[in-house]
Amino acid sequence: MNYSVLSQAPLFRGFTPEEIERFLLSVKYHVRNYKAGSMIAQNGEPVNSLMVILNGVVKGEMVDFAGRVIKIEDIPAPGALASAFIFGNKNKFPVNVITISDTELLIIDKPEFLKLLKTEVKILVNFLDMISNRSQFLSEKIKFLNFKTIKVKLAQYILQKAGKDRISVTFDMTQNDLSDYFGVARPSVARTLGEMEEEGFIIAKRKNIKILDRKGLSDLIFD
Amino acid sequence: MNYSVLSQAPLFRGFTPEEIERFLLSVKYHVRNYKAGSMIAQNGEPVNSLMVILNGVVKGEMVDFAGRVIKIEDIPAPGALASAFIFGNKNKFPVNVITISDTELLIIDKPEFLKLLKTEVKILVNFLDMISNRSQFLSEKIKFLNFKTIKVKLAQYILQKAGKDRISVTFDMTQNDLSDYFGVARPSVARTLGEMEEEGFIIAKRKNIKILDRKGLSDLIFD
DNA sequence: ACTGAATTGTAACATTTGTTACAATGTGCT
DNA sequence: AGCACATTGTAACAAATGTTACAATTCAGT
Repeated sequence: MNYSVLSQAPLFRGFTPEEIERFLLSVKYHVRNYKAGSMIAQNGEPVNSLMVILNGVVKGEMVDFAGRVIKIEDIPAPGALASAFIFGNKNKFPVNVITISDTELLIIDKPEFLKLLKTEVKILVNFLDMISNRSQFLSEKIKFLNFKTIKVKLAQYILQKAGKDRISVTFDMTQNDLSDYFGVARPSVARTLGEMEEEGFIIAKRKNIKILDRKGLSDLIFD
Repeated sequence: MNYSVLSQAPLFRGFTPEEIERFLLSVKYHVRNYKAGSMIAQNGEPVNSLMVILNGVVKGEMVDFAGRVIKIEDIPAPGALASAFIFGNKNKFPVNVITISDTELLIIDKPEFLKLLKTEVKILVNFLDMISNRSQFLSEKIKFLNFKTIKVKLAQYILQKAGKDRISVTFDMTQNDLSDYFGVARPSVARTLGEMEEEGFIIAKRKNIKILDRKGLSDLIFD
């Protein structure tokens, strides 16, 4: 077990690998391995353990009734899975969880995890922070998904990626992934990028975006 | 102070009014009153206290850059405000919070609240449940907002309101509120209800919906 | 019952996005 | 270099939703 990885995990923030090792001696847990592309959990399955990614990257995606997919997020090690669904009333996965790369999970069943929370206040506070952050992420996501045309989503995405200074941006997703992320159709992304280029806001060459009119872009968002 | 109201609050679930009174003696708090329609907090304002509604109803709504509004939810007493934003990294209101009726709030500042959480494990677990439920609500909301046409949203809304048996449903919102809730335009709601009537799924007379074809409605959702 | 305001129904038209299909370009491998 | 495959660009058309405007109906208060 790699305790130094765990000391980077939000749940164990502020603890040394030695302390974490001690914690894990006092609770039952197990470790499980998944190949890239396998499904760790399906939408609706019960959540009855804490799962921390020791190694690898997973993604969460929603599937609607017509089979369309929206990627919600990627979670790399040492993040936790479905931490906001261990407590509360509906202990079910809200998404499909699929490994992107080969993945190793630390699994602590709920009763054991509760013991840990009771004995270590600092872990409890860390956990509070984690699920609060989760809500905050979702809240942000709702804002992103709900409002706004594709053009505005792209403008926001580009500006956010560009930060204060950068004049050019490289997408780290394909248009296909982007369209999943936005919950729109792939050609719509391409078309919209084309329009934004025509309108002089950017120059778009595949994944490379050069920002020509930063003010114009933010006006798109704020009008 | 009405301790029996507080004993209904999720945070104090499982405690008697007497116990709650004792807790509140040990922390600093204050109570504040708002008239109906006043804004308790604005999107982006810092969250630095726990706020429990003692009396009244508030709503949270998001405003996009074009000024359009989406109602996120109503919170009646004895719910809590922004509980998922007390901890975590971004302690800011994600929505505007506006009173629907005259409202009375119990306010406990964060450091005092932390003391309370540390001393009473049961309150802490209650709080964990609350913010977990919050995530779960948002997760559901995302599913609702993100996928689906207006017709499917309405079908889902109607069926959910109808439960297992009811053959007729009465909306408790105006079409205008509904359109806010769905994040769509009001005439689109009316049009879609009209279409659903034409297609024989329902009979819609203003707020009164009679379900004619339950299976058809759920097929809409699940196709 | 009357009146003004709110709610609902409806229509015409504009805009956005989806769908499908295919061509063009890039990428990785041998 | 050449080939298979993924990615991107684009176009034509369909579907969904928005926008605006106005009429019909209901509601609340007098």
